[in-house]
Amino acid sequence: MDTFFTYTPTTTTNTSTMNFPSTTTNTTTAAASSTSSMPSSQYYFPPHDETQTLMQFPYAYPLELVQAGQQGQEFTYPSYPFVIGMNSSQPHLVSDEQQQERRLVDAWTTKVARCKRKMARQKSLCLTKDSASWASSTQMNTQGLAVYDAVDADHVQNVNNVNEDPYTFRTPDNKRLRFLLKKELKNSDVGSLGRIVLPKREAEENLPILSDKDGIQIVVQDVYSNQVWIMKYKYWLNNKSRMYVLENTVDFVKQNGLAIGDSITLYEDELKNLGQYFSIKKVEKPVNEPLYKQQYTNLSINCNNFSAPFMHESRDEEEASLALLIEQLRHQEEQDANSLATLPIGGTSSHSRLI
DNA sequence: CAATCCGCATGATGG
DNA sequence: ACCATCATGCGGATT
Repeated sequence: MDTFFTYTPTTTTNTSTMNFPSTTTNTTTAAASSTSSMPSSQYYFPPHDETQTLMQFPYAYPLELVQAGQQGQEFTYPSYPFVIGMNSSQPHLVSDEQQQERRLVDAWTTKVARCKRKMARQKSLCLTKDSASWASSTQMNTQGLAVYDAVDADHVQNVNNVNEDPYTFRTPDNKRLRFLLKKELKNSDVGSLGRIVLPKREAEENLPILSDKDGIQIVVQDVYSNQVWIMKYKYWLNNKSRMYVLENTVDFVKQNGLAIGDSITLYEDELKNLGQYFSIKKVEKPVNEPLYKQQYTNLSINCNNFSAPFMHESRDEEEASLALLIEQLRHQEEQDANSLATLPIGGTSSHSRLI
């Protein structure tokens, strides 16, 4: 088992690369009670794998779960696949306040739930899509982009019961989101053209009805951070039909390191006038590329682009922290290589990381 | 005038 | 064979 570190607030508040949820008031009390007997500061921060950027909100796993599990056992809490003893880098302890925030031990937590979602995902291949319409929303900026695989299963499960609450996806700060559509990115989606073609039927059923070819502007926010992008949702004429596209996606693709095979998913929130969210599901990267190199790629963002108010760290500070981080990652990778070589289990350490 | 953007056309694919 | 979808090509417009 990895060692644990004391959480030091100043080390995280001074960096914009740790975008924690802005609110702590909506924590799930039922979930909290299930872990209330745990000692203070006994949360385990899973390390980041090759597709995880440190800019994203890092989940904490209840230490109780981690210590009770066997090496090689798989967790999902609430959305990060995590295998004991198979992840690299160091865990961290969190403050009491952050513990409270992370006591969201809901259905995502257990392996049972994970298996359930896998089964539902497989069922999705032969199910028709949700007929719930976006049309009830009149606000143009109420949907979010997200890239989150597991929520698809919940979306599909709701197909069987239209009366069921469609807002099944919970963000770390407990916002409730509804799945709208998912797109696996192609070469032309991640190229320099800065546009992403959306699936027509899902777009027409779940996104706002476009009255003209100019389309509408939308603002999307990362489910797990506060980072936002401004895009345009519009259509092109194609024969007698339409092609629906998202435009101004260059920065979105670059900063998230999106590549062919990655996926994005659109969400809306239940209030329909507040939330713009997204997160990312990335495909597995080749293991031969050094970890620190992959993470550096993700962290090399262009700060000249749209910058939200919460991102107040200067570029120099960020680059300095990046350099330090790279060095730490390089050192950690060496350690991991040594420790992984001695693991008794033969499972794979590769996971699709949900950002 | 070159680079980029924009929007339609075209072809591959699958039902 | 026909049709719908969609990835991408490509030419005109704009910067």
